[in-house]
Amino acid sequence: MGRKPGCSKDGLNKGAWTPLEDKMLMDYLKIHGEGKWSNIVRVTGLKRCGKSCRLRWMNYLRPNIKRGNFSDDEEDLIIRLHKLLGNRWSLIAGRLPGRTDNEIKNYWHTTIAKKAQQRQLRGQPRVGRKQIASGSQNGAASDLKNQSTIESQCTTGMVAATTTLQENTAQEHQDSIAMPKSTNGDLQHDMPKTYENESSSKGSQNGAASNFKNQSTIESQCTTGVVAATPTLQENTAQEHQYSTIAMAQSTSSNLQYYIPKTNENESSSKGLASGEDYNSSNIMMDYDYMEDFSKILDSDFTRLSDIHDIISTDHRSNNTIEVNGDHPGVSTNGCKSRETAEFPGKLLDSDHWSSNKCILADQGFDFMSLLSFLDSTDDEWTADALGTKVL
DNA sequence: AAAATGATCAACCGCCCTTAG
DNA sequence: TCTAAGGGCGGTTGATCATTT
Repeated sequence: MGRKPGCSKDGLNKGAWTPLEDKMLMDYLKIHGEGKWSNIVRVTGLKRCGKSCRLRWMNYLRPNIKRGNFSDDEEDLIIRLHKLLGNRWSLIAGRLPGRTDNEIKNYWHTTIAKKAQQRQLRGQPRVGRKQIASGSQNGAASDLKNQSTIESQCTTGMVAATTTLQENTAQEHQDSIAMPKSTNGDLQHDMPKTYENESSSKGSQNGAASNFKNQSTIESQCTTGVVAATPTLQENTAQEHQYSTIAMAQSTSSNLQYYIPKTNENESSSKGLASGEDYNSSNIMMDYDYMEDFSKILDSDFTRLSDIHDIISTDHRSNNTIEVNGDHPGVSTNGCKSRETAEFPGKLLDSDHWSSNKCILADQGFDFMSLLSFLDSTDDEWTADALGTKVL
């Protein structure tokens, strides 16, 4: 299959964008919206290939793009998500409102990797935390893999996403969140740094960066095998919640749980908290070793996670279930009964396996599905699910 | 003050997947 | 079923700015 080179047409501009080019692109997008990037050249006469236009839009011209330094919370989230997802920058970016994959990628390769390297050279792992020898499960080559100093501690497989939104005004939160996709394009935006706002483009946290008050963390606790999403949403209005990126359902399902296969009970139980260490959920991160299988799951195509459900169901049928919070029902594989009422969203019903039986345990597959949607969905999809605005 | 070096990040490259004809 | 085009993504480059010597 032949493939046309992306942007090799003669006569097309390359390099930094000019204000005029940006204006032409935005004028086009105001009218036509995103997509059909290759039409831009034809319609506007802009001498840029479609790919270049898309990149410019996605990384700089889009509304709500956050500029300025990464906060500690953001950095922490990047590290944790990278541990889970590897170099899947677009996925990681999807969990950081206003940040682009390119920006996160650059940040990783510069700041975080540098810190990791320095820490490794010093040979000083952070107190109370286990240094991880290998980073990403991603097959993609990365010399950062073995430099990862992402802390690891626990032993369980419990991943909790805790969002604490405190004392944010509605406007603050609005600024700090990913807004729903706009089709017609409200193209108000911070000017790109390339040619404007130079004075504020470096160093200081201009604009929305300081508004990142969602102290979103993905925390991990040990020993069970439950992935829990526990939101702490304080003093926020419903409107704020609506766009909260990582915030999980607040009231309807306050403790979402995701069952994951337990590979080796002894192994799992042997990785408890180090003696004498405080158990502080805010300080505990995911156990990378234990999470190996889980990371493989995340490294795979999310739509093929029915395999995982097979494992889970098998465990239940054999009474060898990962049981968390003590309450799990028996499993019937014949249709939907009692608690087996949840359905996967249609996008995960591709496989024959699921199409034959859309019923899953309400407190298993659904919750596991919630993790998938957390990692794979757009912000508005996820928050809609979490808020119960979509029937599941 | 100038050169060398380092850091940052916007943009490009090339591969892959999906979709339409 | 095949092919070409569109679009998305991760890796890499190179220009620019900051810092050090």
